[in-house]
Amino acid sequence: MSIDNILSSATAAAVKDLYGVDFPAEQIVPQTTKKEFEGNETIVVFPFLRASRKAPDVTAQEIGEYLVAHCDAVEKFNVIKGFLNITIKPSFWTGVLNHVASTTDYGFRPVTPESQLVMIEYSSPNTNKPLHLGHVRNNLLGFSLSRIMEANGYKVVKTNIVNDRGIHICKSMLAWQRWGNGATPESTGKKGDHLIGDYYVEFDKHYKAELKELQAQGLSEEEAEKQSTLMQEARAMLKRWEDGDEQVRSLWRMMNEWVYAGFDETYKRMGVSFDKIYYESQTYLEGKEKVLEGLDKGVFYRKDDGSVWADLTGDGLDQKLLLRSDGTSVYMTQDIGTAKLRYQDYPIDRMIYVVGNEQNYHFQVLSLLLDKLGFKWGKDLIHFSYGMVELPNGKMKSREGTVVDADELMDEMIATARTMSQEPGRLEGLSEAEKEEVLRIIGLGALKYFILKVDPRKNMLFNPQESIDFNGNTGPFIQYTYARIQSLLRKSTDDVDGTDISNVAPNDKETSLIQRLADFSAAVADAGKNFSPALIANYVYELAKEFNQFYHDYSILREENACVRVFRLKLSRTVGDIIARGLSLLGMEVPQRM
RNA sequence: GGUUCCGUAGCUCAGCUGGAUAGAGCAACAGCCUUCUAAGCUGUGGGUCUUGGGUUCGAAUCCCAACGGAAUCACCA
Repeated sequence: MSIDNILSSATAAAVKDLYGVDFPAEQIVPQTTKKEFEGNETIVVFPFLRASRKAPDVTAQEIGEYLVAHCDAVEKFNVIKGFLNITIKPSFWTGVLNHVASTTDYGFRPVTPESQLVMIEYSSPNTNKPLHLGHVRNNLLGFSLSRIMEANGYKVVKTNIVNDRGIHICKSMLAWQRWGNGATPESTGKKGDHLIGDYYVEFDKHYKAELKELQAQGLSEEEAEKQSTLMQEARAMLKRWEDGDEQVRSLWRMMNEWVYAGFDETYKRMGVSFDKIYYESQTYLEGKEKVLEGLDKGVFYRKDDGSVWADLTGDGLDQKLLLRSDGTSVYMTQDIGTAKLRYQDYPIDRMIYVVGNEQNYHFQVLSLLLDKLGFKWGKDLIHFSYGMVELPNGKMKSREGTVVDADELMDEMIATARTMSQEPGRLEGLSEAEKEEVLRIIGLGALKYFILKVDPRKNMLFNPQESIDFNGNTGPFIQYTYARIQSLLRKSTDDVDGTDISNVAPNDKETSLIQRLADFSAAVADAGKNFSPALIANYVYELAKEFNQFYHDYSILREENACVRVFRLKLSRTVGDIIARGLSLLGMEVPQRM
């Protein structure tokens, strides 16, 4: 039982005994006392004034006296206006430390056979270009979210829907046929996704030139787009693909394989993974059936031209097209189809889509449609909507070449870590392979933390020039704190687990650290409830920061009193454990030295 | 225009379901490496929380309005 729970129920009892009023304990939320005041936990007594019918300070005084008399954990208290500052007994804190230190996976809820199953869709790339910064945010958020949900006791299935069909991939195919000269990843030494991306750009270049030429001949922009032979050929290719033309299909398969190999490499390096991958080429036809089913049930309606629509005006939205007049699917139909397949594959209780906020409307509609079609998780599907990543000069535009490529970005982060590790004494005694591993952990850590620490809903700014810092509120700072702790433990010969520390009276800094450790459990729960990796990120940073101050204030290994020394080592080790546990929720790793 | 989201230090961001004098980091300035890792620590300067109302013991936080910014409203995906 956490100290917060103990205090809130004790306070509720106090209000009941003193003033005869039932006050729900859940509504009493003690908060950590501000540094400038004495005490560990503070209870605000203003809400009890109606019950006590006394002045704030008098009420606080009475409740304080009650707590000292009736609550074992409470040592003393002081009152400032309506604020009741409570000091907890030192022995209680050593107990908490022992508890946290000895609980495997402290703060995590176990996954049981009865656990709900939550499916998380994230990443969802197109196969015509490599992953960029926007995908990085998506991937990191999605993966972290899956870790957080797991820590909250959910069974998690991570899924990825690959957009592997459509006009975009035909453009790349066409360009490759025309100007590729049979180039392969092997022959060029390029990653497959980058190679294909290059041909997508190539197509666009020639297409633009063609449009310009046509317009020079006096055609309007619209006419030019229609007349473009390149675009016509791309469309024709799409048609052949849909008709199952073997020549087109085999080219398509080959090029997709290249891209997947490239993606896999990027995912692996980024440290994200999936349990089940769906391909749009396999799901895009599935939705149609479901829509027709809905049509039979009268949930949808057909217009004279044969197109099928959903009327969502009753839900405050618009009419939404589901099948074109020629009977083909639209984006929404595909998502319905994918949902159908997924539900066949897994008993989903809850579905989370990690998709950018430009699709808020789409998911509002999807939720309603799935609900109407009888998916039990449709109504409260979660669109985990995140803001865009902006660059100092505005948005990323692939056409203007202002995209930040995911692979390049990771390279740069690791290169920066390498530069910073050149200082003498750093990474000494490690083999080359070990060094590379540490640099990867740090470089990626910097990137991941930088992105995950900001509120997912907000648009965020990424400045490639200044790049990402390694000092201050950063991933490496937290990892550094962990590495230091490991070094402490390596150098110590004390019996951390065997020595009795129950008589040690923690000082203010130690108390504060223990309090923070105990709060981890609440932080994990909050992060799960709010689907927010940022909460974990900020929590871990605060913990690391506080430990660094502690570390500088005390010479732990030189502490004369053996019990106190062991206590501090144990505290340090536990802080390290919780840091590692917290970072793992962010998909971050931790180096043993750095 | 409709809907949704956002506006906090020069910059990037915290600030949980209302609580004490609004916090970090970066940047600037001043200190600290014979003491367990200086990717660190300490200190200084920097704010009308966009604006105006309202709710109350108490508002950056909740409500309304205005201003500013973003996204979206396709037989595109």
